[in-house]
Amino acid sequence: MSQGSLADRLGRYVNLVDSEREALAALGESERAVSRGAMLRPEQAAARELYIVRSGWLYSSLLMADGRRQVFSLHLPGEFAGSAALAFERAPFALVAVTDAVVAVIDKLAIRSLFEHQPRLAMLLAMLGQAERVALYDRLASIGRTSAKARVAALICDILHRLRGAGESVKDGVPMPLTQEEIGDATGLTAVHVNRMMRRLADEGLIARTNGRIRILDEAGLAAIAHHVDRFTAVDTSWLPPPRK
Amino acid sequence: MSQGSLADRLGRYVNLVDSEREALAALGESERAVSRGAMLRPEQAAARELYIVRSGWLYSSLLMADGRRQVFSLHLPGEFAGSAALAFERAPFALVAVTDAVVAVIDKLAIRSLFEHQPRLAMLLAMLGQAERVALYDRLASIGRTSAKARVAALICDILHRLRGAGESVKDGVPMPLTQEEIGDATGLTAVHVNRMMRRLADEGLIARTNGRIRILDEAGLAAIAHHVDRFTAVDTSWLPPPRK
DNA sequence: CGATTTTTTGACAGTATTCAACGGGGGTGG
DNA sequence: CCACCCCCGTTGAATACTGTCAAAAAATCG
Repeated sequence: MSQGSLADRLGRYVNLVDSEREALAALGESERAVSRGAMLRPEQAAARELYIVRSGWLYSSLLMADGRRQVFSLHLPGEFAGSAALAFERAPFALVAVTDAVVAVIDKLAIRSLFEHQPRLAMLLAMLGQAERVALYDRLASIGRTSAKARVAALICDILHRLRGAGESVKDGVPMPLTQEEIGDATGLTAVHVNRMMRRLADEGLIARTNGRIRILDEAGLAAIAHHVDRFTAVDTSWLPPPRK
Repeated sequence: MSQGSLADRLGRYVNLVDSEREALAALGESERAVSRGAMLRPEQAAARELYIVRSGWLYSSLLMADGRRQVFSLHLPGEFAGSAALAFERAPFALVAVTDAVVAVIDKLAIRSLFEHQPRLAMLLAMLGQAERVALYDRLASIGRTSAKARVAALICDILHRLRGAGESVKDGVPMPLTQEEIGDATGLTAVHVNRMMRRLADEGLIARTNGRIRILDEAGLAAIAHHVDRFTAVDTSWLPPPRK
């Protein structure tokens, strides 16, 4: 079982039985490297596969007709990317590498075989998809209903929680490889205004910025400004069907 | 097969075989009526079931700490509502009836049995979940990256397309049971500003408003203002596994 | 080290919100 | 049946917030 495989990803939520491990091992994942700024998959590209991030960061985004761009979600190490491929023939958005990155490539047909032979894993996959949707709801509420300062704070809080949840040390802050322009695309702001808001968060003693990292000086204060709701996001795996032997 | 059942919903995408029909019929859906303004399921309520709208409109929303509200999605007749229940023990948002409504109630355990015995239907369900996620992406881009006028126009376009897709006649316009305050909650605007934008759309000859309905006078113009992308949203059912007999 | 990108700052314009007031319509209770 | 009231829609004026434009400093890349 290689690091950052589908087995890893699913094994984080349930204890896999041998037959499930074998089924996952048989899927034949491959690996692909993407360099910073490159597109792993452009919008409208054929969507025959989905990905799990092994290292580096990616984001999914859409370029609008007037040249504006919206970044939908960040994909940090250990997370899925491009799972909308499951439903569509062509990718509805682009996948771009924030930093040099490596992803595990999973063929859609492999997912189909999981649905056919491993109902427990298939259902877990469906659940994770729903969980991602709920995360989007929080983004929507942040962008639709809070101030610029709150949105920037919320993005930082989100990254902090996800890295911590993945077991990464955030003692000396979180990395911030996104440019302020990209942060703007993710929060629905202009790069200039992102700059002002970050400066203000720093002036108010909530964060400190040092070459490519953000140290969180007052996590509670930052969460309050962000209107961050620490919803109980753990997916409920208690009622999954039994594993198939 | 009652109107607006799960079999109806799934049958819109694939031709169900007999065994699948039987399996769906055995799920034992019940029905529930909700009156205008009532909550079908409050935030944090136990999430043991999901719904299909039979008649009327619902929306899912979240109330923030400062009293502001964000409406995430409308649920029109024939659509799912509350499917996030699949992943969580408690509802991450509230389900509220816009008009008097009737929903089909589907127990989560029924969904589990689909995953165990009807892999094709389970996978279709997962696909529909992904499709809803992509619809959210478009909402996010609209709210994050377009003007107030565009957002209101986009909401109207969205409703128009969905009703038309459901086979409803939109010749003399679409119903608009949402208050301007609710439209604001859905678009991230204040009720006052929604009013101004609707007035402007009317003044510019794009729409006409008559007691509870909106007639679309210039659909192409409205779509242009909304930055509406008529993405090819049809889910790709071509590679689903074969039905289980 | 030179070129390019990113960050930073200021001044100004434009957009959306807030506050306030008024009219209309539908439902409720007398 | 009518009066009342509350909610909703509408409008104006003042304010606050965010975007735009421009330019320079700092950082990064090759």
